[in-house]
Amino acid sequence: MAITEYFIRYLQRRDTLSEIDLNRLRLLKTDKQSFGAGEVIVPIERNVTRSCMILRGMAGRSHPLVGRPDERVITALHVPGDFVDLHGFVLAGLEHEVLAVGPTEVEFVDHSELIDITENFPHLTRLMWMATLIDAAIHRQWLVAAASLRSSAHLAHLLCEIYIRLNAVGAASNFQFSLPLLQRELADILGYSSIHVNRAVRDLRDRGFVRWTGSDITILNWDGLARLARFDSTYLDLERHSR
Amino acid sequence: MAITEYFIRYLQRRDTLSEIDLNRLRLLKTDKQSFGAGEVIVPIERNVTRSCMILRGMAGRSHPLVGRPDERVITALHVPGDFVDLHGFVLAGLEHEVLAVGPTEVEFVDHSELIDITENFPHLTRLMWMATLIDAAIHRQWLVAAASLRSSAHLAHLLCEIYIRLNAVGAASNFQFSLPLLQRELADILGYSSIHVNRAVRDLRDRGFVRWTGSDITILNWDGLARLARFDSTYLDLERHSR
DNA sequence: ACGTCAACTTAATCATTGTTAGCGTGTCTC
DNA sequence: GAGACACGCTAACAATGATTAAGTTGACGT
Repeated sequence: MAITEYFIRYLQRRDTLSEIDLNRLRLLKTDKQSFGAGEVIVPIERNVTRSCMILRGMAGRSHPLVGRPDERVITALHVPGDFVDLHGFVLAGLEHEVLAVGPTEVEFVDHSELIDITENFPHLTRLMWMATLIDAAIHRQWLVAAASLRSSAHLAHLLCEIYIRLNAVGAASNFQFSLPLLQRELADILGYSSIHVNRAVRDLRDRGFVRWTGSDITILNWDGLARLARFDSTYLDLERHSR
Repeated sequence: MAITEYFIRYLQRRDTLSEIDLNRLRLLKTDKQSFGAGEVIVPIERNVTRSCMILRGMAGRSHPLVGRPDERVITALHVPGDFVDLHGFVLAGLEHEVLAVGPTEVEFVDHSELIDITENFPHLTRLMWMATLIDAAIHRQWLVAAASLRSSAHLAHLLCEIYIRLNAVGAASNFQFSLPLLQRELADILGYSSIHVNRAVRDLRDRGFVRWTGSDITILNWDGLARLARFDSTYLDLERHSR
């Protein structure tokens, strides 16, 4: 129930929901489950039969490297309200796994429910499709950031994005949020060594842009951080638009 | 007509199409148009009313950099059979533009047709959704490649992917294909300087992996190239699977 | 044939990032 | 409280890639 409400907020931030669609969403049967930091939420396997949304905490898509099983790359982060693996519903299988980042609660939805929605609720279907395309737009922006920003600016971009996404669903405010990622995990996201991430964190602190102790982050100078990162939230598609 | 056949081949490579779905696709009214190298196929603008598929040539998604309008990053390449900007149908707008890479022919489909499909052809809808999710999987793989491969291996990965994608729709065979990208444009894709791309090209030539003159590429040693790039085509989702 | 231009190529130097190593701190266990 | 461990932090050095500069090639027009 609660999770569905998060997803509803996610959708309503971007489009208007009819009563009929709202009711269908609220009727979704979900199966709540908790995961500890680093636990596998969605394994790499074919024929998955359910998809999940995030209720609390965060999740990441982890790609093991061929020939180097001890290394990995994290290609996406998911926050409360995200319908994480609709991919598993539409594609033959995943080429990566979804891990809990910090303690995380998710709700699973059976694919039979999603089939029902795609057969009978075309507007809702387009909205779920939209959710996956926003994820794709985020991937593209990460590619842009990786190619055009270096260390501190790259890290700054990630912080800006996460704050805006958390704030959009009401999960963060006052420029404060919790980021339960180790520096080694940030390195797997940004494509740096953890030592270099440490340098970038120090740089953002030294510039007075953030206060950052453990998982707790406060953005002290949003404008400075956003300017350094050349951050523009257009790709998050937060504008209301009928689809 | 011809283009729709390409897209049909793209879908049939991954799923079985019913007669009904096939007929609906063949009834698509399309508007063919040609573009020269570098011309804008889909501009950055809101309220686009049609989407396009590629018939011949290639297209790229180009992201202008904020504050540096002379620079850009290319986050995706599209080959014949790709339904390029379904994004424009589902999202409020694009944060990037689609450019022709070399001389390119595309066919535009009006969004009213896509609305009809999402309202009345749920299986086709899931397949179009799938097409956009394969693009997202490619984005993720590019992120993995950017984070884990350096210069020659990174370039090798791109070559492997493009060949497999062209080959999958029957647009390339015998390890030969045409890649109408300048080294400067490859640099915009890989996130390197064009000088560095040149070094990578030379390296692949020196190793005897490719013959590469102008746009014409022949892969002389697929196994060597794929091993260097740690290439695994799983993410292209070429396995047949009913959705 | 000649000039022009864009793309490709190479080399030298500089900046960014990776690697190795080591130290400090907090937490957990015994 | 001692030891082990994971994480954060820093420094010195090595590797990778960017930048600047300049030479080569081929296509094109005159």
